[in-house]
Amino acid sequence: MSTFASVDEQLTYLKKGSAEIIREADLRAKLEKSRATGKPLRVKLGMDPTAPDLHLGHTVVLRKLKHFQDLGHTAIFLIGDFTGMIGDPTGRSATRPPLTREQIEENAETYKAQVFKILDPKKTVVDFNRRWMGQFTSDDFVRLMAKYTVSQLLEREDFHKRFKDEKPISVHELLYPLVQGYDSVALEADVELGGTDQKFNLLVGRELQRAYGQASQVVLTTPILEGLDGVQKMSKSLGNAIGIHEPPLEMYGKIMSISDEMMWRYYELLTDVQVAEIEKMKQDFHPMQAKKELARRIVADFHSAEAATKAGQDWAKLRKRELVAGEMPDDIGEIRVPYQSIRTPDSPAPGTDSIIVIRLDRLLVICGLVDSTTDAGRKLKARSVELLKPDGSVGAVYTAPHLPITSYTMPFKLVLRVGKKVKAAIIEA
RNA sequence: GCACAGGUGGGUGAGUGGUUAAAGCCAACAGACUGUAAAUCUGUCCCUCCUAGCGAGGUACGAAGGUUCGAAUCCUUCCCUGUGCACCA
Repeated sequence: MSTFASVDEQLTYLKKGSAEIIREADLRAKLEKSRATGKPLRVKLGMDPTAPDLHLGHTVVLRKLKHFQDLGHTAIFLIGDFTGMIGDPTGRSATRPPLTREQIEENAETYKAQVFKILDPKKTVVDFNRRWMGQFTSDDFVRLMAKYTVSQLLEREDFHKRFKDEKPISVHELLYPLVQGYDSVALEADVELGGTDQKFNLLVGRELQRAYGQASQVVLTTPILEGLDGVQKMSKSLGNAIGIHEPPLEMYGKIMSISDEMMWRYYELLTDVQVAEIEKMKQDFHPMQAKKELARRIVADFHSAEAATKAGQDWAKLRKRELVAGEMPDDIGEIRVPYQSIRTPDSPAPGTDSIIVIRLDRLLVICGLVDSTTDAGRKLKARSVELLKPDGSVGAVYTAPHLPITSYTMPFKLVLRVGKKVKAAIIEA
């Protein structure tokens, strides 16, 4: 039906931003066959509904799936609601507690909405592996397990290491790769995508397909994106992630905080800028200029061009500390705080004209700018807390936990900054 | 089941009765510097309270008890992990 681009063009397009293709010759063959028969390839990408919030790291492989989709192939987004109960042991050198069924179902829903920020909902097949795994009998399981050996499973680096280091490996973790591999059998996948950390699991899919009499899928892995620290993989639990749902300013700010080196990697993996163009930018652009452009592009992808521009302006103002009331960024995060919860005992009732005194330390905790009141005390002493021009007056550093303010009519707004974080608090009666 | 080895703050890893809220390192956070970053330097890095002080309390070294004036450090039981042996009627 659909007219595919030439095989060479497709290959070039797909190879960009991918880490490894096993095997490239097979992929070529499949593409050729697909082109000849007009039958699109079935491209599988499975994700565990373990993390309900996607971040930019996840989008690398999603973008790759999108590329296949753009070429006219069938994108199958598989939600591992069954495998989620196992919990992929990847990367962790410790046993991970399985998710409950409720958590999984909840996460799966929010997932779909998020991946469609990248994939075309109309062209994407969404499936759940509980559809077939839920009907697996004990007999089926034994048969499946008979197709693989323990030493094959122990080839996996993570298992191998844990085994060698005498760290625990639960049996159900061993099952994970098998089930994931079986998904490919059930879906008759032609290609499976995943991060490089998934390589082993993806290869199991190849073996199992063969064992079940199918043609082995092509495995295409994408690099694991490093997080804000530029060292560890991006992960919410490591606290170095940029969530795709994050407000523009926050997203923009985080991107601006990555290292120059990382910036180019982000360009490569998170934008459609061509390699040659990137090389040119390295020559022509000041790093900061290039980084601003990167931030603008990414924010625009997940929000809008306008939002990206505004985020850029707000960010610059915030940096220069030139913010004044009235032109606060919309999304710095406002939080309503009842006066009662932060007033000092002898501070007058709300609405009076006298000076009120509020507990700055508690306010900081409520705003999430610090971890605890103890922490607030430390930050205050370290001169890290700044009150940004709440009414047009000059922003100032505060060191005392009590903040006297000329009474405003409630509610009134205070904008606080601690380090990179800024928050607006609406104090109300 | 038996034997042995282990379980310390976000991570490593010291500490084997007493200035130990617990060394050192890493990470993290804040400040200076800067191009935003990196690098470097400085400070901080359990919680709560206030009169905000090199203040006062409270928690903390797998869990619960116990011995001590005093325990992360000694004893008991339990839980967890690993290894070896055994079991596999």
